[in-house]
Amino acid sequence: MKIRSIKDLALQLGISKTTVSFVLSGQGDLRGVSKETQEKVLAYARQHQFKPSQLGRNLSTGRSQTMGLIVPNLSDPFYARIFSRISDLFYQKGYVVAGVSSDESEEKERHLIKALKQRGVDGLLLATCLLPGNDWLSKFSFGRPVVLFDRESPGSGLPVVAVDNEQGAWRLTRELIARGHRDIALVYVTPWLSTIQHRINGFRRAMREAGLEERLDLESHIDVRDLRHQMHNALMRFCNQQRPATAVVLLNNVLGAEAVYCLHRQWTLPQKPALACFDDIDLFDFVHPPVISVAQPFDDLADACVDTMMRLLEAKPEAMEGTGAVKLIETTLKIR
Amino acid sequence: MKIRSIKDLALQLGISKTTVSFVLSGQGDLRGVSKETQEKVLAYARQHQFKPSQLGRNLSTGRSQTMGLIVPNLSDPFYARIFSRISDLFYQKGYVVAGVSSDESEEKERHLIKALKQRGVDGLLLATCLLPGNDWLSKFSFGRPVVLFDRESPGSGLPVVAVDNEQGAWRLTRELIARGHRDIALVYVTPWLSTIQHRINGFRRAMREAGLEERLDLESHIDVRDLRHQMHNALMRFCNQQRPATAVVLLNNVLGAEAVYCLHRQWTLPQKPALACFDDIDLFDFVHPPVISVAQPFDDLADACVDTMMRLLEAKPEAMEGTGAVKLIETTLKIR
DNA sequence: ATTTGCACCTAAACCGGTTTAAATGGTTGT
DNA sequence: ACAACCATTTAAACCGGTTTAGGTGCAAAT
Repeated sequence: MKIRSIKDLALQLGISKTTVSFVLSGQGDLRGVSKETQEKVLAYARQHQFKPSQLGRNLSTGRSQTMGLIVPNLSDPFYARIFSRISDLFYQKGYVVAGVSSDESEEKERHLIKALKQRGVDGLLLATCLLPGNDWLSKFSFGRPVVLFDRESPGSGLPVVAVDNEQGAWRLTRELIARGHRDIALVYVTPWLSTIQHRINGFRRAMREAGLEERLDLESHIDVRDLRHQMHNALMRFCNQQRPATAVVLLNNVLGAEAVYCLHRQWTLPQKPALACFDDIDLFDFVHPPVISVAQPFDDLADACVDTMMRLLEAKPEAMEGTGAVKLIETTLKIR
Repeated sequence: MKIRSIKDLALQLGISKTTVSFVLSGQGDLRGVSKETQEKVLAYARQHQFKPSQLGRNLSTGRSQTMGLIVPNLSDPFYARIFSRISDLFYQKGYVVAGVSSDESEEKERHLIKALKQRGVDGLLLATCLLPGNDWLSKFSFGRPVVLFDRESPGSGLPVVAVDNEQGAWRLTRELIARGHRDIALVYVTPWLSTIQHRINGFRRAMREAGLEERLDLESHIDVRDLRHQMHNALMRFCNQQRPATAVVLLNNVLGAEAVYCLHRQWTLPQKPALACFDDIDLFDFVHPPVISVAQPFDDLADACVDTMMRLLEAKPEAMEGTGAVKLIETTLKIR
């Protein structure tokens, strides 16, 4: 006879469903089931390769041993790495990660959050792409621990694990200044993201602290959809000022790669500016002169996420102190 | 009063649980619930933001609207892209993907397969890292449709969606031959993977068809764990033969990147061999002379996976014909 | 001989849905 | 007036676990 449920097993062994459940859920000793009975149950289960259905368990315990994870873009190696690490860590703790990409769509993100809630995930790790003005998240009650990572959502009151973007950009800029650069240009995208905002702030602080004036003619906000074209224009513009830029700060890996590409393949001017990039990618190993970069600590970030989540899971629902706190992870300056 | 279940809702509305269930599961018309009642239920549910628990539904229907997806390595952009696409497509069909990386560990893969089965996923998409000799997979009965992709598992009898690796490598090699290369070297890793095997076969066929002899002194099997070092040695060896290699075929993106790196940064010999790589990566945009490559059709592969899975899901369990078939997706030769 | 205590086991309720089989009540046909 | 029929609704069983509250039976204590 095929064993499909705990009931089947109990029937075959001539004992009660309850006892079998106790044993199979690891509460055997706790509930005072005799060693003998426990062994009998375990042996029979093993022999028939029977594993209790997680679905039944989900329903009665209200927990699913599944973690929700939403990233804005899985094709971005940054998020891919984080995803990979987070899901590995949870795997080690007996969770399976239900991970999805919102593809930078607010609507999709909302839909996914609802879908994951409905599926009863035990918690949600979220790198949100909701715009700052959007308070949907603060109103929506997930009913389970939620940890934001990478990107903050001001006013949501949720705990956040993020890279210290401000300090990273500050370090990067300071390094350029230390090398004698005075005319430093800045290129950024999606300035509504908290990450980018902080990086911009870090850049400005470094400039200010060095007594360098802010020059709007050396700043460019680029639209990713027209990346190639706009990057080229921006770089050309920077170099055609009366006091041309001698260095350019790129605020993420996409911009960094594109700038390298642009200088490498399409560049016509004799003088190439130095590049400094927030994010470190393999590509930088291949180009001259070397790109200065700050590397985001993928693994530390992932570890902190998992750590924070586990803490919330173990905490009593009422003892959610520490909620809303921002945990910052340090970057490392990388000089080639 | 907070509405937590269908029962609560029914109670409030003074109608039966059954009727509410019919309406909320979209069977209202089918089961002949009056328009009036349907509207009443829907309005009330909307007003209280009530969505029936997926967990309860899972248990009673035996389906979870969740797809299992296992890839060997999420940090590999190839798998990251596929993952992203597959999960997007399923999202559009109302599924959530529970996706995990086996990190090239057979043990972890087995564990994950079991874990996903226990969680009652409706199907499994699997890029297996089980070694060919390993028949665990064929013995294990998942109980739900399983579709292998990218990597085959001979003898498993499971349907496979894969890139036409043989043809891709053949094209790549033929292109080199057409350009006049006669002394073509080959570098590969993990030759136990079906993908690599096919690529090796494709390479050899192209050589044979061109009447070129196989030269074992121009072949190298590299261990990824010692990539940098071994790649350098291999390339040096190829170029130090009495008839040195004028071109090198690299059988995947990792090898391609490393070869580029090696020639670019550490190369001391005057003559650089041409490179041809199976897999196309952005890096190739940056190097001279251009790398010839075949691009893997990420999206087509993902589409075919989802398509195959949906077919299996809709098929009657007994009508699983077509099982074990291999669907091949064509590569595109990319010349820069 | 009754009580107490302990070790071990179990009936039944519960989690939140779906589904089967049957009931309800009103209209129509004869 | 009665059966047949239809549209609509529902009680109860079921999915596969967990958990509560209580039952055994046996030995030691009173």
